[in-house]
Amino acid sequence: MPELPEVTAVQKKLTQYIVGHTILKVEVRNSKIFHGDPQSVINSTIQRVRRFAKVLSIDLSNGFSLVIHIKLTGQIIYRGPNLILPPDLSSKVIGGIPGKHTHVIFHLDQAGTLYYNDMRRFGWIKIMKTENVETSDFIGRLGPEPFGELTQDIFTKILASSKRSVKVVLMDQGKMGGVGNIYANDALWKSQIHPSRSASSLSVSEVRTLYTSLLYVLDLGIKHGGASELMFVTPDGTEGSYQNHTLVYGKQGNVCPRCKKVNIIRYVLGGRGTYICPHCQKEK
DNA sequence: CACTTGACCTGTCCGC
DNA sequence: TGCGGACAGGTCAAGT
Repeated sequence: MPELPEVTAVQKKLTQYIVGHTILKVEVRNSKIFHGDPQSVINSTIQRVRRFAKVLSIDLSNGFSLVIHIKLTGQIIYRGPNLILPPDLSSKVIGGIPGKHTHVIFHLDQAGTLYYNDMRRFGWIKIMKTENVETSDFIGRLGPEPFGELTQDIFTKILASSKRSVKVVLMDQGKMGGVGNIYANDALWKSQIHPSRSASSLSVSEVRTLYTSLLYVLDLGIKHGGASELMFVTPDGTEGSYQNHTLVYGKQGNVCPRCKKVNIIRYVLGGRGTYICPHCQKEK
C-alpha cells in the first residue's frame, strides 16, 4: 500500500518521465476527485515532482501545482511513444488504461499521456498555487519525516507524549509523516515491541531500537521499489518487490522468522490488520 | 482535548 | 454456480 517507499518510487519515475514536458490538455472524467480549475494548468511545463510523506506535488512553470494523494489504489501511469505498460501487468490495472477507473487524463507534449487511475476513488488531485502547497490542508499538518526532520530525539519526544498504542502513533501522519500499516508492523516486529503497548511506556532502549528499525524497514522498502500490494505500480507499470520481503506483514500462520517457535498471528488494532509474533513481542 | 470508531469505495476471496 | 459478507487500509468526520 502506498506509504513513504511506494510514493518515493512514484516520485522517481514521474521525475524521470514527465519533468520538462508541457501539459496540453486535461480530461476530468470524475470531478469528485479533482479539485480546482483544469484550465489553470494548461500550457504549463512540469518543473519538478516533490513528495511530502505520502503526497506528491507536481510543480508547474506557471506557479501552480498538481497535488496528488493516491491513497490505497491510485495509480499514476505514464505512456509515451516508446513506453507502454507491459502486457503482463495489465492485470494490475483493473479496468485497463484508459478504463472504467481512469478519472483524469493529462495529455502532454511529444505524444505523452499521464493517466490517473483509482479503483476505489479514495485518492484526490488538487490544483493550488505552488507557494501554498506546504501550508495546505493536508501537507501543512504533517509531522516530521523519517530521513528528514524526524531525528531520534524528536521521535523520542513524540512517543513519550502519547498514551495511545505505539503502532497507532507510528501511523499518525500528524505525528510523523509517511509510515503506514506495512512498515509499522515490520518495524515493531524487528524491534520486538508489541504494537498495542502504550507509546509512552517504551523504555529508552526500546525507543532507540524502534527508531533504527523503522528507518531500516523504510530503507529496505525504498530499495525494493515499494510493496506492490493492492495493485501498486509505478508510472511505467513496474512493480515493487517489498511484498516478497515483508517481515511479518501478511504472514499470519507462518512461523516467526526469528524465534521459529510460534506462528505469526493477526489481530485488529485501531481498525487495521496487525501482525505479531506472540513469543517475540510481549504485551507487557 | 485525547482518543476511538465508522464511513468512504470496489474487487477479491471464502463459505454456504 | 451464485450470493452474501468479510476484508483490504489512508484519512477524515463524528462520536465517546
